[in-house]
Amino acid sequence: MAKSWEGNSSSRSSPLSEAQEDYLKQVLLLGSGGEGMGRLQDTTVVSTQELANRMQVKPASVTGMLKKLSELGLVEYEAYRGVRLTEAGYKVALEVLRHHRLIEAYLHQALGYGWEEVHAEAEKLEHHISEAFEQRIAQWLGHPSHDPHGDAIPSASLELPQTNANRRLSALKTGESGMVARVATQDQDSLNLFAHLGLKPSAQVKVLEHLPQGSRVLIGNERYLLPVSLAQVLWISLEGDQQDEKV
Amino acid sequence: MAKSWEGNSSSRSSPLSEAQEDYLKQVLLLGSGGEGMGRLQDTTVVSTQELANRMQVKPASVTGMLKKLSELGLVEYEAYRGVRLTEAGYKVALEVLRHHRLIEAYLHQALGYGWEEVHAEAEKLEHHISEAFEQRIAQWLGHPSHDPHGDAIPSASLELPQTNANRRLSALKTGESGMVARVATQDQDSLNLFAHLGLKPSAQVKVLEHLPQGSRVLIGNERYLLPVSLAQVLWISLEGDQQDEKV
DNA sequence: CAGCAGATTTAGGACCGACTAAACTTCTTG
DNA sequence: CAAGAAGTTTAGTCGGTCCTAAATCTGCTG
Repeated sequence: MAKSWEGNSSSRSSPLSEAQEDYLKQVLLLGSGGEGMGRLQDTTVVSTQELANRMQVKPASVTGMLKKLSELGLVEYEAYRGVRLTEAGYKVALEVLRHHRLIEAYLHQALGYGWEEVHAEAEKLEHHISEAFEQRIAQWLGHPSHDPHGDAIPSASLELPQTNANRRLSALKTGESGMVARVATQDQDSLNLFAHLGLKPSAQVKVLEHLPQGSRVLIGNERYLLPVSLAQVLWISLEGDQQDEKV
Repeated sequence: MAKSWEGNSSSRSSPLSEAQEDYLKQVLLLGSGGEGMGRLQDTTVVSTQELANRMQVKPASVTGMLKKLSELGLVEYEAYRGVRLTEAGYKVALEVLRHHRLIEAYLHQALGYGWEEVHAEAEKLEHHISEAFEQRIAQWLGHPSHDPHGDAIPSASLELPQTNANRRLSALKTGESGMVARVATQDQDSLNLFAHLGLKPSAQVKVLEHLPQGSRVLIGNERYLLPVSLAQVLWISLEGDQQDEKV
């Protein structure tokens, strides 16, 4: 009976609280998925401060939660040195992420939400749906690989689909053009702005020039100056930069 | 500045907690809507004990919550004498009920849940959806007046549609038959059983005889003995007992 | 390598909603 | 109308998640 109850990753006795799930999700997002995306299996350590900013909470609160999560075996936490997900914690985080992104996709496709509106609603619902609900909407959607923002949706078995390696708009060279692959911000006002400009996944853009304040871009027939902070969260897949895995 | 911030019923400053909403809903359900249904505007007082049973909580916990709700002006509470919703509390309760029943209807019609499965999922979701979500699913459903159990859904303006006055199966006379109008239990096992027998809203039934242990009924070509406890939660609208308001 | 700024943790509370145990009402009934 | 019994409230705890204020650590700079 003294076999292996420690790494009993799957059969969590008491379900995690909403707050706990949120912390784990943010550790995942900040740790790796955060900006670079794609290949995870985190090695990156996340700081108390980063977490505090994301969670809109004081650093002291983060410390407390990290201790608890550490006791639960969901994170590796070393005082003053930051935190990292364990295998078990990684699974939980991916599960939450799957819920979030499936819900976003569902709200958009089944209920007609604008792609920029879905985030807030999904944020609330992600912790309250059953596995049955997850399965039904996944099926209704045809098991999509990406949500309306272009973020990869972990599969039912919690694998993250390979995302086309692409570049931030701010990193494109002058004259380069491509397709918006991902809009990586959760800020509602930024999303509204992108939506207004038609800068959603699959939209075409061309970089006209880079300036200190931002990048001048061409969308359709309109030209805009996109501030750096916005240009950085727009991931572009380049023309003829087909990374298709099997062709 | 000393105007009227007290009965500020609508613009609740801090949103109510999930628990608070649940208590209000249960006061409504037990107080009137509970069994009789229909005409509400409660006069009925609900006891601490009843609430404790429904909420799966100890009576002492109920007392504590009732005090809080009373301070918030959502219930009238008098120690040892029970509790009743105020106008403001009634509104909140109806709003929660509307969410619950719309969600049930949506899960059933849009996502293919069995009518007996929807309750549990709705119970969790009802507190976490936005008004936008409510509106979208109500619209998708075509603003239904009843949920899959036959319970009336409060309208957007929180009016409860008039329900056909009908009788419990246990109160039918021998030989009478009619249509199941409402299956008024939240017990999952009972629901499963009803679902298995095809005893869902709109199903036809005939009472063959009443016995001490229950009622013998005819459903399709099958005969069953329905225990009293089950026969009591089945509301039947009688043949030729058309109460249609306008015809 | 001392000292300092910034990041982090500790200590001590607050609030919520549950619990137990004990005290208190109210109702019923001889 | 005086018990009891049943129902209810009070008092004191607890775990969860947040907070502020005050220590403490880390890493950099001069």
